[in-house]
Amino acid sequence: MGGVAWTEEEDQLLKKCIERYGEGKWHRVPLLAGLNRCRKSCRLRWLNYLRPNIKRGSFAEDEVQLIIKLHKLLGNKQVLHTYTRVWSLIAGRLPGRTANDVKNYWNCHLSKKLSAQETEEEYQSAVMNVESISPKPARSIVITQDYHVAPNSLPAIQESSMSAPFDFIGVDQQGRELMKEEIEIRVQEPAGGVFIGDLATEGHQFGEFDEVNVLGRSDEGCSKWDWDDLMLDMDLWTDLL
DNA sequence: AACTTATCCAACCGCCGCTAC
DNA sequence: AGTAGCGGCGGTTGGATAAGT
Repeated sequence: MGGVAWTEEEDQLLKKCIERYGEGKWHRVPLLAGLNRCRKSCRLRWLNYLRPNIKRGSFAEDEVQLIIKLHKLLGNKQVLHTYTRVWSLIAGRLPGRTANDVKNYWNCHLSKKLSAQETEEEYQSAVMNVESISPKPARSIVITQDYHVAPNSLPAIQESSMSAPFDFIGVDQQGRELMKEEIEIRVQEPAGGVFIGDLATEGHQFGEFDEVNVLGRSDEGCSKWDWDDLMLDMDLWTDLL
């Protein structure tokens, strides 16, 4: 294992401690339970292994599909600014599954599978491009670096003769097309928050449904992560998928 | 049967945001 | 305003086990 494995005796001590004192106050758990483990180990052991109703075994097909969809939605860390909880959010949609389970499954199975798929698609796409090369270079777009200085202004877009065109993945409020790189940068702007990755491609703007709840904070100072509201938003998101 | 390689997953680590003081 | 302590997270590690040779 990655560290010292928990014994059956330790599990029982931890379980009894949690049943008696409840979850939380993890810094006191090692003392109360009489365990020679740190607070983090105790918490992790409980959440990932000892907690009731934890589902074991392989993931069902519908679970896998949901993981893929939600990861596509949330996978870009910049989408939720710095307050990202991708795996726990996904796990929250999968009853009985822990964030660690989902993360491990993604790392072991899906990331390789999907990257292989993407590589294959890119290869096929490249073959198609080569086969359809015209004598005249394709027109494409170059973004200048201006937007780093002026976050709310649109970058200057120039035509160029580069042979590898960018793909547009969204449009802004004025209906102007945006490229992936630009969207990521604009999402990073604290007050900007105009677009949210893939949602932009679905035609939804970040502010259309409560930006405060999704980000977990606002300019007015929402300082507490409101889980219930987030789950409500997740329901809305799921409906969009 | 013995050895090597690949896969799985529990556990650890470092970092971050929040809260209380 | 600064800071220490805490809970919580994602990324990574490495031992156990399965599969392959």
